[in-house]
Parts: sequence; C-alpha cells; structure tokens
Amino acid sequence: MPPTRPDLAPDGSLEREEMEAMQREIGDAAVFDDEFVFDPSTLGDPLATAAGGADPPVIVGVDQSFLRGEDGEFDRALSAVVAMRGGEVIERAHAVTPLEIPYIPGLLAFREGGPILEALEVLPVDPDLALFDGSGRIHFRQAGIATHVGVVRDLPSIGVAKSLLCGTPRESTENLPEGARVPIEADSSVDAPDGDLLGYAVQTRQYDSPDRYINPLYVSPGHRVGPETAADAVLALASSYKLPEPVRLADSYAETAKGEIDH
DNA sequence: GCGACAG
DNA sequence: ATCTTGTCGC
Repeated sequence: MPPTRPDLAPDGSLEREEMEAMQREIGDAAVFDDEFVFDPSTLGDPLATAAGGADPPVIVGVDQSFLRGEDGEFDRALSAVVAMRGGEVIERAHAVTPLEIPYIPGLLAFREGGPILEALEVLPVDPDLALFDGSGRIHFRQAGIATHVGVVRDLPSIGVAKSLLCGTPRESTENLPEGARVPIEADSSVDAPDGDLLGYAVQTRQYDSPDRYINPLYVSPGHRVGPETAADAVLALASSYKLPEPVRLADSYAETAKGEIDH
C-alpha cells in the first residue's frame, strides 16, 4: 500500500521555508473530521470479534528510537510500528534510516517521517487507524507528524503528545480526574482562526493520592479523525497505562529492535 | 529583542 | 529523544 500523496512526503533536504510551505499544504489537505469506515466503539474492545459481524479495525502504534554511530552521535532513526486488532498484536515492523536534520520544534516530521513511512510500507497489513507519538493538528501550521504521515498515506491518524507544542488549554489541565478532557484552542502561534478546537488534553490515568499527579496527554486529529473521536479512541485504548496500548507497545518494540541492531 | 517550542 | 539517580507505592 504505497503513499497516496508521495509529493508531500517529508524530505529532510528541503529548505526550511519549503518545509513550512509543504506543511501549510498538508494542513489544507488534512481532514479534521471523522471520515473512516470502521466502528470506533470497537477500538478497545477485545471481545469485539466475538460480539458480531465485521472484524474490528486494525490499529497501529508508531514510535521511534535512535542509534549512535561510531562517533557516539545519533545518526539513525529507528521507527517501530505495532499493529493490533481486537486488543491483540497481529503484526510488527520496523525500519532504520539516516538522520538528515536535527530536531527542530515544528519540523519533527522531516526528521522522523522517513523511517515511519518505510516501516508502514513493510508492515504486511493495511491499518485502519494509526496513533503517533507527537502532535497532529496541535501544530503551528496544523501539520504535526500524525497529520503529515496521515495525509501522505491517506490514513486515519491521531497525534498523541506528552507535552503541548502550541495552543492554549481552555482551562487548567492540572490534576484532572481520570477520563477528563480539556479543549486545546488555537492562539496567535497557530495558523488557524483564534479559538478553533485543535484537540484535547486527555487524562487517561490518575493517582488517587492528592500529593502527586500525572500529566495529561495532548491528543489531536491527524487526518480523517475529529477531535472528539481522537480523544475517545485514546481513552478506549489506554486501559492499563497512561499511553494507548499500540503506542506503548511500539515504544518498547523500538527499544528492543534497537538493541538487536546496535549489537 | 524576548519567549517558547512534539521528539 | 537519551541519560541517570533517587523515591514512592503495591
């Protein structure tokens, strides 16, 4: 399953201005509403298969680790994808590519998008939905890594970030109860009308004790998923840990695969 | 000029 | 992201 928009594939050799122009194009091409065929209520349900008709959707989690070269510097990115269906892992794949540019806030997809697209290419199953470690629409030009890869592959996608890149929470996000969500709205730093709903701070897990608390995740539409569904999906997929299961498993697989290569 | 910034 | 020590809680 090749990319639908290879012309928008992230290219680390572009000038910064060209990268930003491409991101505006991606933000325009992106669909920030529900536009998928599967039933979102079956996402986190291990019994969905037994319950009835169609197979539950294939969900993939994507995450990266990094490899050092001879000089001890990071020179390669490893992207790991884990595919799940009905709560079970059905496939895994990974790819390694050279790092072309440093980490620059707002340009993450041009650093890590290459290995992600390769790993998705190698994955022997067609995903219905992808969850990324990073932003989607919560991005200066509404084109975070989840949106970028989603548009290039025309794949429904969701951004799951552990910290907020831009935008403004409508209210405090401190010490939210489990299951709570707080809207993240566009501000002057975002290329969108002020106040537009970019995504949600989502509290998947929380302590009972009052002294310490867990930070929320920042969930935003990547492509073909609305903000409500994005938050619903993350909550449904994060039953046991803070991170949604596909992303958590991709995280550990990225570490495992790194250890097997680096050696 | 200053601040602020996914992974 | 990666590194790394220390602490809390079941």
